[in-house]
Amino acid sequence: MDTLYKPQGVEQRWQQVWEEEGLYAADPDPTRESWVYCFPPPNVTGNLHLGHALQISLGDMLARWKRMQGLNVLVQAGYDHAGISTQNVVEKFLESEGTSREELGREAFVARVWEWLHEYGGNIVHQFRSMGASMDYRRIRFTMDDGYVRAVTRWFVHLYERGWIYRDNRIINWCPYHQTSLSDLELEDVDMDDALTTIHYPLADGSGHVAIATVRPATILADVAVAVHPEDERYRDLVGKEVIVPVVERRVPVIADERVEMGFGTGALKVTPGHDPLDFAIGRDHGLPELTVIGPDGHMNDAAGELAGLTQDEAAKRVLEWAAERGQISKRESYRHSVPTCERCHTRIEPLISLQWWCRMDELKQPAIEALRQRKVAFHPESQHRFAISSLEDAPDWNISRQIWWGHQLPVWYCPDEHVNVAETDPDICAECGSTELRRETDVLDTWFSAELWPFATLGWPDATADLAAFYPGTLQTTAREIIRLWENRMIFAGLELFGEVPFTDVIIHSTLLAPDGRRMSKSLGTGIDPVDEIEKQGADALRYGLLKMSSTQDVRFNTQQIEEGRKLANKLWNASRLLLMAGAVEPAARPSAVEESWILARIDATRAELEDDFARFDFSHGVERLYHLIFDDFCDWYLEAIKPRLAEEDVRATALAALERLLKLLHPVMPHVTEEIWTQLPARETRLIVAPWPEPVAVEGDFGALDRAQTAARIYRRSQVRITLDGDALRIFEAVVRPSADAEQGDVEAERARLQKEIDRAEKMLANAKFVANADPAAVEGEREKLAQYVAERDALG
RNA sequence: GGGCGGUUAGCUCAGUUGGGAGAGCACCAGCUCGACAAGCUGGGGGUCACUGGUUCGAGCCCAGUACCGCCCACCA
Repeated sequence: MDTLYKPQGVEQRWQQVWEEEGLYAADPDPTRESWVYCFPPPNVTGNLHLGHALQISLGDMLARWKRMQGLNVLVQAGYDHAGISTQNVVEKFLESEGTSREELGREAFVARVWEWLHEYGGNIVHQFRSMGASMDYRRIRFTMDDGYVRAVTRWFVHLYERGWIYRDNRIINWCPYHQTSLSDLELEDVDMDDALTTIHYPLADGSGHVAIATVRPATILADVAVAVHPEDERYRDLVGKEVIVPVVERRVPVIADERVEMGFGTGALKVTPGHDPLDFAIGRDHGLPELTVIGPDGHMNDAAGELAGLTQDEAAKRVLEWAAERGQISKRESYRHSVPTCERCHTRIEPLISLQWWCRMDELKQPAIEALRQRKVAFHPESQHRFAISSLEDAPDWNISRQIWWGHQLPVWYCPDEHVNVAETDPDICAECGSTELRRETDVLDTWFSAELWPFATLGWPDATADLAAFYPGTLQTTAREIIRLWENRMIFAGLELFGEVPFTDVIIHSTLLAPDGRRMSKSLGTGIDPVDEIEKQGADALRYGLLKMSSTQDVRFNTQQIEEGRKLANKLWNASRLLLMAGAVEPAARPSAVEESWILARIDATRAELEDDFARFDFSHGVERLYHLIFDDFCDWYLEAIKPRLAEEDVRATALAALERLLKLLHPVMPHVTEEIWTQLPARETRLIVAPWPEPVAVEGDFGALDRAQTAARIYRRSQVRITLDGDALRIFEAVVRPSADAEQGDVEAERARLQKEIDRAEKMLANAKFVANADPAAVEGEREKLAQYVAERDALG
């Protein structure tokens, strides 16, 4: 009879039972230590992708392990409102309905986003359930919940009162499509072909010209200087003179600044503070005017005079024609370079000067840097810890305002005289002039400004709740490398600023899963793989196993082989339990009566200790590999085969079930469903496995030398054949195997003898090496001596 | 340009203090004995990217080269 473990119905049933019985629930409990894993809140419009699945696999594995160890485990789940991203999704939806954001107006649009979310959003939490994620589903939070809005407001006001939030006209990344500013971290660089044109700027004194290379001729209209490197001898004499900007024929100075790259183009840079970040910085340092000729729509603005209203391409053409007519173009070449684009819509970013809200970072980040240096938070692996520190050190002031409609509106009000009022609740009058005509700031906050409050806003902050007392600070974070600067670092400084404590102690930076062909996984490349497909095909347990196995390196090509391996493991264990249960169920109890029974208990014990070490070091792939070999090789292939002849004995079955019970516990964090399913079928199981205690060591004593020798002998004499020919108890089998049997083939023995002789030669050579004996670790030398003795003994035993 | 990581069996990857090249899958052969749409047992298969160096000894340490990937900065 063929039997295949079918995870589909089983997994769903257990997910439901665990949740309904409240086994995922975490409530404040002063008698137990808390252990908290905040799952990064995914975009509310999203679906589960492999990165999420991987994070669940490792975070939930640790959570289940800690729960079995008796800790009060909270796995916090929820959604992020994901400002621009969500606005995008809903706008596309509106487009398909023949309407648009602009047509609806702000208020109606935001209402539609909420409607849309109620109907289509939130799918991902259902998918979390299908992975067996042991989240406390009662506590699902959304970053736009009423309570969360209060938290964001409180945080903004707090920072403002500290003097760390300010409003300033500075150059920002402007997305002409979304009509909003973006932080540097929301950009994506794309290689593009441009034309690099060299244009002559005549010297005002008529003594010649300066040649300047540009890819954006339209911005010439906003040039306010020409800059050269102070050590560039070609231009040394020109510094301090004036040149005439083409088209607008404005006289501007030649200045020296070491940020100019001597090797690029002609070595002379046209300075356009209004439309380039580097030029902006140079301009501010040299006190230059900031002219703007491009508007928020990406077209030329009124300041562009005759060119107003034109696209940049059209304007560029006109500028080049102007210069060509006067013989001021010396070179035009094609040029491939990377340009920043909006990561959401891939529109080319327009650097513009704009009045925005900023968060000052210098003081805010210092305690976080210090905490990281002291390893109050540890990033794993170590290389990412260094990265986290350096990226905090380098963090510039943060543009936190966005000109979109979906998000947390800034708690800022202006009176007709533009006095700024910042308050937690809507003010009635301007604090400065008493005006009652207040209008609220229309900008919303960067999504990450609210996300950084996640570890405590989910627990009720700003109220002093029992949850907050019990579960803050938390324990674990899992994340992808590129999120460290966006989120983890910010949660750390927010937590330190508000509580004086870091929000978690460990951050696991998980591997990046690549498509099977080694390319980055993405929907647009068609290389995306849906984890839900794998759950349906092979089961959540198999997926968890496979992903943990793949989690060891920084980048790994996703492959279904390792998931298949997990499926086989579940099936194997399922069938092993059937063997024992069909032989007759008895109360599990370790009563070893033969050496292999002591041996398997000792093996499980040893593996248990190694596993704890693996898990504690977040070495998941070795942990699951260990479990695989323990179950397949040791338990099934050796132990169960050995006791088959004695399965009629009650003690034998009781011991085997006791061993199985321990295996189930060890495997449960990795493969929760199949283990719980088998556990339930064992006699007299009153607790669920999910909350069963993690096994204590049993410290089995025994001399397992006979088994080791049997393994060696089995290599020579094909142990399965030996087993078949023998009856009686397993101990006799092993003894029999150790002795060469009559039907052993001479060739096999010779091959083994040759193998041993090679080992002996190697060991003898090393021990004859005086430098080795003198310099090597004494333990290593002694180890070699022991190995030599063992090999010699084995060779001699062959006769 | 800066940072991080990779290059080991046909494939995907292990290899934790330098001291006998490994796993899973795939492939070949035998077995099928009380669970296993399979299972068990055995087997073939590797110049550990390359070049130098340190060492009694290097997949592992050092220097460099090549290729691949990711992150960041950006030379207008």
